[in-house]
Amino acid sequence: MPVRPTRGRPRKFDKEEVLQKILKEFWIRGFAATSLDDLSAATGLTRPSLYAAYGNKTQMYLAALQSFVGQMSDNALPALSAADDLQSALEGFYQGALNVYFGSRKQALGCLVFTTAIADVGSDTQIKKAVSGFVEGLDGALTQGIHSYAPQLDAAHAQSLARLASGMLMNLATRARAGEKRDALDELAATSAAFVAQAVGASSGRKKA
Amino acid sequence: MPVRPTRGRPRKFDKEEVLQKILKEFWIRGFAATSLDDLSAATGLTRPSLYAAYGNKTQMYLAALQSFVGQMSDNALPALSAADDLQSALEGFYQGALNVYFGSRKQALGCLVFTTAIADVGSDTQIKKAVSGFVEGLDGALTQGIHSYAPQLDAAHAQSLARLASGMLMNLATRARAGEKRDALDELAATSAAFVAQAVGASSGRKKA
DNA sequence: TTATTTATGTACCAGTCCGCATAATAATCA
DNA sequence: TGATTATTATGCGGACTGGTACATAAATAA
Repeated sequence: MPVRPTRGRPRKFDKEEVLQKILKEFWIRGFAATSLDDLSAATGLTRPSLYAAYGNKTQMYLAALQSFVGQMSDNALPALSAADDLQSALEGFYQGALNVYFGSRKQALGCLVFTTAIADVGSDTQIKKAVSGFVEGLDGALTQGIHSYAPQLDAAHAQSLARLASGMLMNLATRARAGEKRDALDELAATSAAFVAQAVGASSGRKKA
Repeated sequence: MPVRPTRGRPRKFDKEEVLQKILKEFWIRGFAATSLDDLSAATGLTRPSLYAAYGNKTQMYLAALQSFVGQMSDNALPALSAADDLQSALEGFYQGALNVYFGSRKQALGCLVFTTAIADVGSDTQIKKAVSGFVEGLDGALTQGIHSYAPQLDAAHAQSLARLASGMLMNLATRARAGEKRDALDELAATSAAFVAQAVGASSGRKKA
């Protein structure tokens, strides 16, 4: 951010790069089970360096969460407005999410929010807010996406269908973390997209009675 | 279990009753964030007593998981075979699950497996096995349930639809833990059941081509 | 150079973690 | 009664927890 070099001793590591390593650690074990020593070992930095750069453990986790949410948005959302029909839009959306869940791994880590942070909503109100905010953002994006392909739907129907479409994502996230293989989830993503698109079609046809 | 009174000093607490308190603690905070002191405080027992009765922390968690799975079965499964049609069967199924998720609370704890244990699959292989086993059992029960109401479906279709129906449960579980209110989830359960039933109908009609 | 600012590494803190050794207690069995 | 068996409470140990104080190092500004 600062164009001019700052005063003082320059940081020896790239803050964003290290945040990705922090994110991965939290992603594997979750917030509570990940210690600062784990983070220190994974990043090669000492605890004081981590604290100076990111704040305490909770703040590190929230920063990792925010980065993850950004990656989800970057990978999944574009497909929602780049397809010819709702079904392929949703399939692209789910595929984008699965790409994040799996990365380059054979065994997925799943969704950091739905399969990790969700466990800590009983312990930390900030995490709880982040999780519910993510759900709302997801529902909102899907409502908008569905509405753009089926403008004849009224708001309530679009919202209701979006909540189903979001559920299909939670389905993928949970199964990915539980160990299902990518090809099985690809198939599930396809049937999910078809299912939602079919439901939208049925809802459109039935409505206006 | 022992009909005849055992030798030695009798246990001062009811093992099953205390297990429910242990379960609740794990349910609130998850495995990693729950300490033995938390369990000790919640049960009124000392750590050695807990160890003697249930084994170590992981074993306590696995016992709690098993109890939870039993409660889910008891509350949700009967509806699958006690309705006139698939849609109401599924709605009863989802309602039974929501009853467990909420208990007598206004704020649900969600599903212990899908919103708590899932975070620890990266740390403990036994927990991972329990989670994937739960998913398989759920899929199996729903496959069977769907097949009983739509016997014309072939096995692959029934399985595929069951995976969608399971996903709707994960949807409910996640949202419940994220803080959504019961009435919103009741509505979601109803629309979920309706759309799965609709998908089954569409799949039945389309098939045999 | 000298002063200032920031990052790093060592070392440590007080508290908590899980687990257990020990001894006292309370029941049955002989 | 005495021996046996099991549960209880006390208390500790050793490792680990998140977090920080302090001295050192490395940069810029004057």
